[in-house]
Parts: sequence; C-alpha cells; structure tokens
Amino acid sequence: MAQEDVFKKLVSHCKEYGFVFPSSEIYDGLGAVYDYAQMGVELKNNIKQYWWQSMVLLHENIVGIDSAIFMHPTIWKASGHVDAFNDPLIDNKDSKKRYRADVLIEDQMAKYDEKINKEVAKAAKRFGEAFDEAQFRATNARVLENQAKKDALHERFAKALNDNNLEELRQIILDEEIVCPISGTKNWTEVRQFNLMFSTEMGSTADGAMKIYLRPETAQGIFVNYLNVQKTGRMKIPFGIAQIGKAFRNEIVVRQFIFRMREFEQMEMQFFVKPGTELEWFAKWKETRLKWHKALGFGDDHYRYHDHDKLAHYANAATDIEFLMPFGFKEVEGIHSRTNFDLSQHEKFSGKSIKYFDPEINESYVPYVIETSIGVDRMFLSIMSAAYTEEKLENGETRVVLKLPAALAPVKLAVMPLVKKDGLPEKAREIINDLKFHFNCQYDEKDSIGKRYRRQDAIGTPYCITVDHQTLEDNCVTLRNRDTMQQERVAISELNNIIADKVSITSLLKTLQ
RNA sequence: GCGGAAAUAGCUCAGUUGGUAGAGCACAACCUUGCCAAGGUUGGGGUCGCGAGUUCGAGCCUCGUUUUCCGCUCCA
Repeated sequence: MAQEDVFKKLVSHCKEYGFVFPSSEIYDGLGAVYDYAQMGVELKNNIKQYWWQSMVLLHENIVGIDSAIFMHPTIWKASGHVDAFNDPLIDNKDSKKRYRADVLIEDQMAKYDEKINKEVAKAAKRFGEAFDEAQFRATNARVLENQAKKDALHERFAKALNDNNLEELRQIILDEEIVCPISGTKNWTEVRQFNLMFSTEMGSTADGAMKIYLRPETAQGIFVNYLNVQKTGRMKIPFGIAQIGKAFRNEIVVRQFIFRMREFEQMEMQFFVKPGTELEWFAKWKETRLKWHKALGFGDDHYRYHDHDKLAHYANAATDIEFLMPFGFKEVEGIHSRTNFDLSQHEKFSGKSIKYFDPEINESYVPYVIETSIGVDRMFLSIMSAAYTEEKLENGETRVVLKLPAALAPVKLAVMPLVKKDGLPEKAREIINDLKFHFNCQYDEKDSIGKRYRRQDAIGTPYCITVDHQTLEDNCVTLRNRDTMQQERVAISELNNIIADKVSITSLLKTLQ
C-alpha cells in the first residue's frame, strides 16, 4: 500500500471512529485546527500520562508545573520571539523564494556603499600617497550621487518601517529595481507582515489595554518560574521541571493533518545543570528519550536521530528524534542544549537576579538548560500511523486493526454477551459493573459477535470478553486478544488481575527501568 | 505564500448533452442466528462546502470564497 494511501485512510479512520474531527466543521472548518473526539481524547490523555509519569514519578529530581498561557509581554522580547516572529516578507513569483523585505532593502543600501568604496579604492590607487579620501568623498560626482541615493533610500526606508507601511516597502523594492538573486526578476508579490504569535488584549477598556500574546512555546513558563520551584521545592542542581500545555503559532504553511496545527500541545521538560556539564546531560537525555519512545514497541527501525548542523542562536547542541510517518521521517521530539541563553535574557530584561547558589562549590551561577520538547499531537499521529494495520485473514477478508500499545488504548476492554437473551446480557452487565472502576470498558450486544470484535479492533481495544451460556454455570468467560485473535477461558474473578497487568501504564513504565 | 487538484449521507464513492439526488458500508428498531464484518423487514440521515452570476431550470456552466490534498517554499 502506498504511503499516501495509508495517510488518507488514517485521516478517514480518525474521523469515522471518533479520534479526531476538523474544528468547527459545520462552519466549513477552521484552518489547521482540530478537535480530539471521544476516542482521541482517551488516547491523548494516556500519552500525556505515560510521559508525565516517566518524568515526574521516575525521577525524584523532576517536578511538574502548569503555568498560564498568558504571560507578561516582555517575556517574548527576552526570548527573542517578538523580533523573530514578526517579519515583513515578500515572495518572488518566478523563483518562488521568500525574502524579508527589510533585508532586501538593507542589501540594496549596502550595494551603494560598495559602489562608493569601489570609486574610493580606484581613486586611491590612481593618486597614490597624495590621495585625500575625505576630500574625494566630499567632491567626487559619482560618490556624491551614490551617497545621495543611499541617504534618500535610508530615510524612506526608516520612515516606512516606522509607519509599518508595507505598501511603501514594496514600492521601495520596485523603485530600487531590486531583483531576486535567484530568478533575477522583479516579479514580486505584495509585502505581508507575518505575525507568528497570536495576540490579544488584556484589560477591558481599549485605552488601558495591554497587548499580550498567546504563548508560542511552553518553555518560557518554566524558565520564569525556575527559581521559585528551586527554592520552594528545595531542589538541587541538577534538577528538572516538566510541563504539559497548549501553545499557539500562527503558522504560514499548515498541512499534514494534526502534524502542524495552529493550536497544539507540548510536553516539555527543562533540565537545569551546572555550566560545563551540559553536553554530558544532553547525551544522557538524548538516550533516555529515545528509550521512552522505543518502549512503545513499534520497532526500532521507526526511529532515528537527526542532529542539527545549523544551531539556533541559543543552542550549543541539538537533535531531533524522528519517527517514520506515512509521509517519511518527521520530527516528533527535540532535545536541545539551550545554554544559559533564556535565563540570562530574563535576568537582563527583568532586572532580577535569577542565579542559583550552588552549596557544593559555594558559588552562584546561571544554570545551563537541557530541553526535551515533544509535540503531543505529533506523538498522537505517529502512534496512530504505526498502529493502523490492514490485515489479510485466512478466509481472504481484510481486518482493520489499531495495534495500539495496550497501555495507551482508549478502551481497554469490551464486555459482550454472546447472544442478546437467556440472561447473558444481565451477566455481562454484572461483570462490567465491577470492572468499570478499573478500566475504560465498553458494553456491546448489537450484531453478531464477529462484527463486534471487528468494531473493537478498529478502535484498538486490546481485550474482549464474551459471556456465553456456559458462563452461567462455571463463571468463566472467553478472553480474546486483539492482535492474535486467540481466545482463552478465564474465571471472572481473575479478570481484573489478568487484564490490569497488561493494560496499565505502570507496566509500560517498568520497562524503562 | 505560489502552482495544481478536489469538496455530493458518519465513511468510500456514483450521478449521462443542465431537468428537484443514489449505491455499498455504517447507524436505529424488530425477526432469525450465535465465537471473528451472516440474512430479512422497516426506518432515520443530504438546502450536493459557502456566496453570487448565467438560465425557464444548476450537484453539473462562470466568478468569488472557505476547507482539504499534492508539489515548491517556510519551519526556534
């Protein structure tokens, strides 16, 4: 089966069986926003629980927080997001390359300087030692002409930037006859301001309102709280802070279902370490995180590292964990050595010292940070795509089964009477009324037993138990395994023990030790 | 953002030169059956993505728009 087909079928399956719906569908949807449905929310919660427990339960030096989505706007100046996420961009229609309009104009100004310098260099060569550069610059016609052009451009450019006048920026590019370095043409689109951060206003009166942003990442909520957590939690370096929460980015290009959404959820852990030890910890977390992924049992060939050659300005090492999606290997988690960039920036912008006093060396320092950052929605998609299976059966039929890890499956157990009479439904209800306290169970008596098994296969339920006539006599039921379709007969009183061991997140966590 | 394609029932799709919408599966009820998608009867569900235009008449033609997919592009 071609990979695009798998992806298409997966999207249909998510809709049909209640995992993911397009947001606001009855109003034609909203671009790149999706809702998790009755099955999806269970799977997503289980993923989050698996991550949270692997961080907070298994590490005594990692604690969690839940910081607000709204944060002081200066935080995003300190982090660099205000500058980096607000660019006037222009496209060349021929090369289809996108440029920052302001950079194109700055390059043009540099070209005038080049011309002037060339004239100066030429003259210097001609006149030798007698050359008076200041005199030359002040009198030479060509130099003056270029200087005047540059000054005029500079003035016009500064005004356009100041007024945030995008049309004027475009007009400057046209008037200066700036060409695309690739296509060499002047076939430009309009200049558009890209605001990758969503903003809103806090304060109910218009004049007293403050422009604030919906956080584009959850990490900053950890950084600005790190010292509070350290002091009140009596944490000693090295220690980590974990957080799961929504983040928002006004993406320019959104595609591939829930892989890139405007509203998405992150699971981030920032690990604070002593300067100089960060690369050791980076290596350790790189390994730890991959192990966490592999424990799900989809096969080691589904994963690979992608080390970054080009590092962001704040990082001194970075890697991605990539997962083999239907459309190729894609980033699911990022592990970054962020140095002390973020904390230092917050010291600078807030004016408050956020140094950690290290009692072991009797010194204060700004810790270095290792970040592990994973997109819940991407994780969800990777799990769904790896679990989705079309299986040829011996009788020639095809069975669609979601081979989800049992610990993550939305429904753990389906309880069904073999027939809808003879007291079997009542017996089945009796069983489910006991088990529902322990697992997410479904009851189903509609249609043939085979059809009911297939329905459970389609949502990834790992176990089905069937109540038959014999059950009424011996208090045993058949327990059917989703993947092997094998059945065994077990006592009702044993069900809880047998199933709990197989479907609990705890047993999955134990494989990490 | 550019170029291309598409949008009809919960899902997958038909729908002829323009004449008031169908199938399979799914869903609900009942009958029959009873361990891997059985059969029968009946029923519910669509202003054909949305808005204009052309026409006596638009699911079909034209324009716009929204959403999705593919290729570029972008991606702290």
